[in-house]
Amino acid sequence: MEMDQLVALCKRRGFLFQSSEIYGGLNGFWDYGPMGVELKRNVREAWWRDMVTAHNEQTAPAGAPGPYEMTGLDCAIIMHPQVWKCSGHYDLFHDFMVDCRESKHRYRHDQVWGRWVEARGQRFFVTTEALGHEGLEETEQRALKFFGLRAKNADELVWDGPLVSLTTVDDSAKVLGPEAKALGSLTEPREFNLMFKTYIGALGGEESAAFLRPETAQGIFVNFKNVLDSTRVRLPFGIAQVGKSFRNEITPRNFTFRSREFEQMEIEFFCRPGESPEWYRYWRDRRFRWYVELGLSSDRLRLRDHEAAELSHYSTGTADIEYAFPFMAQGEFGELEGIAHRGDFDLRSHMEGKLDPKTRPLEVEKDEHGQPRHRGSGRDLSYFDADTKERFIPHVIEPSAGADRATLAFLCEAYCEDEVPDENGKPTKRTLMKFHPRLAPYKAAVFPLVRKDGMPEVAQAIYAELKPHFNVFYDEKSAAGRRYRRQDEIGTPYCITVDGQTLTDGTVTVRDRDSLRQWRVPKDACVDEIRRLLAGEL
RNA sequence: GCGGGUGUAGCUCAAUGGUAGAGCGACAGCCUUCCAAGCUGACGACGAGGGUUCGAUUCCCUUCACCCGCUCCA
Repeated sequence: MEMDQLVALCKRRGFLFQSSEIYGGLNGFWDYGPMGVELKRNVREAWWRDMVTAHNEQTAPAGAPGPYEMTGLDCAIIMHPQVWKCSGHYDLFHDFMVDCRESKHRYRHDQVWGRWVEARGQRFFVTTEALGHEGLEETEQRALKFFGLRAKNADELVWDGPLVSLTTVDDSAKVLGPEAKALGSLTEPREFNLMFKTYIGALGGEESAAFLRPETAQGIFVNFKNVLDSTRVRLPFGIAQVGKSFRNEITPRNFTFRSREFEQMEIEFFCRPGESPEWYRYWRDRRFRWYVELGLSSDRLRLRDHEAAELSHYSTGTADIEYAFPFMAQGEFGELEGIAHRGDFDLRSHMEGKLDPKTRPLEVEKDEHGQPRHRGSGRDLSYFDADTKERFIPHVIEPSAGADRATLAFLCEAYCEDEVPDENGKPTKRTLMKFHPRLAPYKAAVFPLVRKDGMPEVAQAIYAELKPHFNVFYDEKSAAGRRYRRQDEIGTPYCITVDGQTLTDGTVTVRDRDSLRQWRVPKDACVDEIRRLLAGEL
């Protein structure tokens, strides 16, 4: 399938539009149309139902180490700025960058290294991206090349000090960029904020600066104590949240895959430290199975465990659920969901101050005065186990899914073309969306075969009967074949048609989207028939 | 952010320094007894801004968006 065809269908049938299209569009933002809003809502609701409301805390689900509780939360998008400092987003997302006018490359200001060199009456700062021995060697090579010296004349170079960060240099005109041939090609450092900044209150000003959340998870951590104190949940338990997040992606591309405003479906699952590896494996497998159950059963879906080198130091396991989107290169996959074992990093960071992920055991990151780099809340976020009389900080398993990415994967997987004989028996191309019935925007469509002989009245009565139970669509315009095709393109799994026979024996036809199979049921049995079809009982 | 390409109707595509065409779809009507039928009718577009010109959709500049490659992807 070509992505262009799916994008065209999404627009034609009202799944997805580019944001602010009449003004020329806005990069990285997308709007869901009348079909898209139903599809995405079904994705979201399937997730919430399967993970939260339908979960029975009294028995252990298949594969789970034991019973557990699930509950939900809906947090504000704007939170106290300190949240993002303790979560690590402020440091990680908030960089100063320099661009090289000559090589057109961009570097993080604090990750360019170099040392001062003087030779032949010229003194400048020669840079490299490497550190240590490699960095010393490369700066020497580059200095020699700059002056046109041979290696044997290396002693002509007078070095002033060791390798230091570019952040120590004030005059960019005296800097030789990491891949430049001339001095002064690097721009002044520019603030590069991957979080959306906003201002609280009608008056601006830096003291009122805040950020739109780059993930929903932190709202769960900062409410951990509130949930414990208000709901009587006990370990192990999970808190789920669905909501919008915002990131200034550097390169939004590939339809909705990398959007700047996107929706997450996240669970923070709290458990006893000793049991966390088992829970991690449960959630990894449970979440993978969820996508399979909703139709991503092809070989385009995979579960990939991160290798040890990819893991954060405090994490004992992370896995990605990935999908081979059509816009990706052969053999490449895009992330739908990450399941991470986060230990006690988040709760402790919000207690004690931002932890340094490079330390083990984890310690609070300190500034040059020995004070916490980012102060925590000082609140006690530990858990008291009434059975064992133990107090400890729970470990966390985080299944974090992208609602828009899942929706996009379901769209890609559903897109399908086949050939159907037309009224003359000639094969004609048919485009259909093979959504899982739970995800399909409409569950059924109701038609009178022709607009006469009382057929519309019967069809309208059936429509009215179905409407309170399912999202259904009524259509009496143009020929029956065309109406079927219209429903195929928006993925309606079943069509109910009132025909001449209905008027004599009271039965209607039900038509299956994928197989084109038709069968008759009594017109009064439509609600039950559709209900059983959707439940997979027929 | 860089380089290349592309922006014409809802979609797919024409043509043009001088009134912008078509197919499909959508809409209305007629007709139609099961997989995009037929007839009739009406609606509908040069991404945005600026410049050159008597006149610009066409040439030039800027900008926005999309596609491809690079970079980035926390």
